[in-house]
Amino acid sequence: MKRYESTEDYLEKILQLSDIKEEVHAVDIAREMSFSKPSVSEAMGKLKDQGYIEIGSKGAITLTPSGEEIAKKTLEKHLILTQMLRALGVDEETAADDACRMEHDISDKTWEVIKKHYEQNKK
Amino acid sequence: MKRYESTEDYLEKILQLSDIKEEVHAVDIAREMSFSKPSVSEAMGKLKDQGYIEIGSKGAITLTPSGEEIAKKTLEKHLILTQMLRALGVDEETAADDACRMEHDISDKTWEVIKKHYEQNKK
DNA sequence: TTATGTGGTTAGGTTATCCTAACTAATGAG
DNA sequence: CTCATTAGTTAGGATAACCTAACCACATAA
Repeated sequence: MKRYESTEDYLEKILQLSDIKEEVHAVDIAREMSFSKPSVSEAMGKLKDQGYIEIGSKGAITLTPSGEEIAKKTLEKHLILTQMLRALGVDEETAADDACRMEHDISDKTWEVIKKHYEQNKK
Repeated sequence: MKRYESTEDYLEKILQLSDIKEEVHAVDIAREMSFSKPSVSEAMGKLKDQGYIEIGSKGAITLTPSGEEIAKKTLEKHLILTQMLRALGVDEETAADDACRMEHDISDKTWEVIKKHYEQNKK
């Protein structure tokens, strides 16, 4: 089944938040991403149905292994793409914005190649 | 106003078709893009309302200057991105597929930088 | 205890893109 | 002339991802 942009963005954000906060709640995501509470609530329901997250009785959100895998891969793409664009001379903000959109478009096959290339060039 | 992926894809396809065919019709686009006729018909109505195309009395579709500008820019992105991925070692089909998605997400600012970089590396 | 704020859900709505089924209008074959 | 094919439209529907308004359940402060 196809995965959607918003799925990856939400999972990535949950991963980022769980690094800074003890517990991640739907409101935190809504605030961070500038979405309404109901939008996030609905999205979390779907992520849960798909087995990417678990929601505790008090609303604490945690990534399942499959969710974490997607989150990590997406975040990695985001960071590396941003750095690559920065290296080419794109300004910080534009680089991050473009990377955030491009990260969803790159197939695993292509990603492996880009990543290898990036790692070699870093040395 | 924001421009959408589908807009760029349709305009790009119209440009490509007008290079091979005398006249471009909605059915041609439907066949090429594997969309239903009504989908294309509706989309063409919107492109026309937005001033990107004109539709002759017998259904011949032509790009307006503003439509052609977008089409050319999108096609250029598509071709260059594909070649860049190919150069990195990505196979033909994957490169084209990924380029087709990425082409919509790259800002003008970033595009200028990538393009310049590409042109320099070509020499 | 009452009022306030916080986290979350429910109900209903919008927009962009796609779809199928069924229609009209024009054309060309027999 | 009639029938089939082709191009295009109309009507109605689906889905993803957003939204606002209004609600409920708590907890806490005055």
